[in-house]
Amino acid sequence: MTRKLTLSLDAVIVAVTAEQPRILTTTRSHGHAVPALPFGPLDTDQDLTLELGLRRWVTKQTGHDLGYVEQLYTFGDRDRRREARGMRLLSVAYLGLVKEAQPAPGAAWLDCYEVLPWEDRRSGIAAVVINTLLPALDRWAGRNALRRQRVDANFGGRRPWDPIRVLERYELLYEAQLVPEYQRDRSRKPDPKLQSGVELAYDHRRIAATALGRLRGKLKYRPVVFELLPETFTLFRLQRTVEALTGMRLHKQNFRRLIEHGQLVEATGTFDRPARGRPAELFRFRREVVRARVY
Amino acid sequence: MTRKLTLSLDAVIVAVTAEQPRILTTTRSHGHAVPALPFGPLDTDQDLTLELGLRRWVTKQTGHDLGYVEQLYTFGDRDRRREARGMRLLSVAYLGLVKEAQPAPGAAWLDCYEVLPWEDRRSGIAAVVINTLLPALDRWAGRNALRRQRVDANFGGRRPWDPIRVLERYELLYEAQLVPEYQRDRSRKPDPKLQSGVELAYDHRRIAATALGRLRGKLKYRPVVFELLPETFTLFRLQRTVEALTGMRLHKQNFRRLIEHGQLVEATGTFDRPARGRPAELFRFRREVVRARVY
DNA sequence: CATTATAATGCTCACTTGGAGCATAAATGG
DNA sequence: CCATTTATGCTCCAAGTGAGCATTATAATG
Repeated sequence: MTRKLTLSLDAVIVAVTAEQPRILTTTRSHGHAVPALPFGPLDTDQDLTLELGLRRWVTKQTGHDLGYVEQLYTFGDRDRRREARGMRLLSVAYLGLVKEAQPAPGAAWLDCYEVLPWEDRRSGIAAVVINTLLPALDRWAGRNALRRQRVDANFGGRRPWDPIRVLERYELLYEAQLVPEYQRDRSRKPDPKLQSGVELAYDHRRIAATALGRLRGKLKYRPVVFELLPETFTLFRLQRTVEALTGMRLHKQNFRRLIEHGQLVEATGTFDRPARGRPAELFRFRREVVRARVY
Repeated sequence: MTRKLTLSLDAVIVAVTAEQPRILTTTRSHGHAVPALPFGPLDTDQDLTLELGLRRWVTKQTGHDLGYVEQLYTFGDRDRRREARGMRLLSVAYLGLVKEAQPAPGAAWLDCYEVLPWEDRRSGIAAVVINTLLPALDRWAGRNALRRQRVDANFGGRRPWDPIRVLERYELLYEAQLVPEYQRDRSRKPDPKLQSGVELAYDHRRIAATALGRLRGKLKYRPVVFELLPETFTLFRLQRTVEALTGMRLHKQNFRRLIEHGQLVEATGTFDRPARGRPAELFRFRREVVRARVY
């Protein structure tokens, strides 16, 4: 007899507040101490498409209306932890972007870089990388040339840091047993000294890594940042938002050059009211231009 | 009562023979006259992962061992055509690359550019585009500025041809009712004068378009071409294979420059035996280099 | 009113990348 | 030797990218 198939739609809902990318997590609806990504079922009768199903339950459960939505990946590994007997669970993960980080009942915004601390390089390489991860990776690699190269390609200083490779870095840390998930997946106790970053339930940290990597990749060739910003914004805020997502600082003048060249924004004539300093002009995203260009 | 969920693993299996990219299709196992992509079920008891499930039934049904495999997309729209009453069908589509286009029992290799003729620009813009598609798209756009821009961005000469946007182009043609699927999805008769390209069953042409776009994108930053080539090959054959996939001609000297710079191949010292002309040296893919770099 | 913090802006420079062209060498069959 | 085919070497140009220097604009603060 074959197991019954069940489907869950997992959502990585991202917002950027106070120059920090955040993801929506929930601590309800499952018996674990660690936070989990929100997920919901597909209504096989009502939901015409998977995306509509996702939008439906996200709106219902969190009160957020998703703007940009993108399918990430479908996870279907047989997995004792989440599956009941006689059941096979399939998760279709989605990335969703929302404009504001309003609090949601039963849910909480969690800083991306608490989950994946090694991904934030805006103020240099994080302390945890230098003090904990790099030495541990070095020990793990030992004399194994292949391992050394992998560490070097993902975390090393030889090749330039690639913000896209979020998932590769997470998987390397997983293999090197530097995230508690490795031991948890094997029903063992993790070494508390070596673990870094906030743990998520199930394989949700992996999904979050997939999401961040995809989002960083998209930024380069599709104007998705604007989904995370209010109607009007200063160019500097735009830059800070991009920096928050890529985890890297950008050269201001070059960023402006890029924006002007792309012709994606237009000045509104109104100005910001900062606490001090020169007021910055507010800009608006020219949605019409993109519609014609992208579709 | 909710519908029962069923899962099918759809495979776009690509090979390149005689400088033509081909996909594996089958005419068995469904009652339609048009060819379909091969698909198989997930064994919810045995298959540990979706990818292993795919590899299992592809090997069993077609005799091909898949080399490179990549998940493409999960399709879950409610769809009367493929679904029986009380059932909801989910398709997880995969891209698989194989080295040789050996004949398989019950299956046939179909030229990619018979399915998506507008995607081959190796000998200039295809006749069907100039004679049929562009005039029809022009009529469809009419005075609608948004439509005009979309046509221009995808097929027009203003912006340079982007080989990646296979799916966008297919979807534009679908909306413009220039592929028979549009009418078929609405149980109407298509206009035979306007249709171009070989039709596939269900939404399989859309899946094929997704696959080709993804493959073209991957080519640029991952050495996946080698999965389609024999153990040793001439640099010119390598170039021809890339050209076949991207649908564009490449500058020979620049291509060599790129290959040498990447250090992905090494000379074997043996040479090709061509019918006439200077023999070309055979090269080998340096798999070790990539392993360390990519993972 | 000068100072200071903040942001916007103009400009240069070096370097890399990618596209395109010109020319030549090598090898082989006829 | 010639035609054919492939391999190679080299140059040029345009566009893009990363980084730095200097200056101006604006408003709050003392």
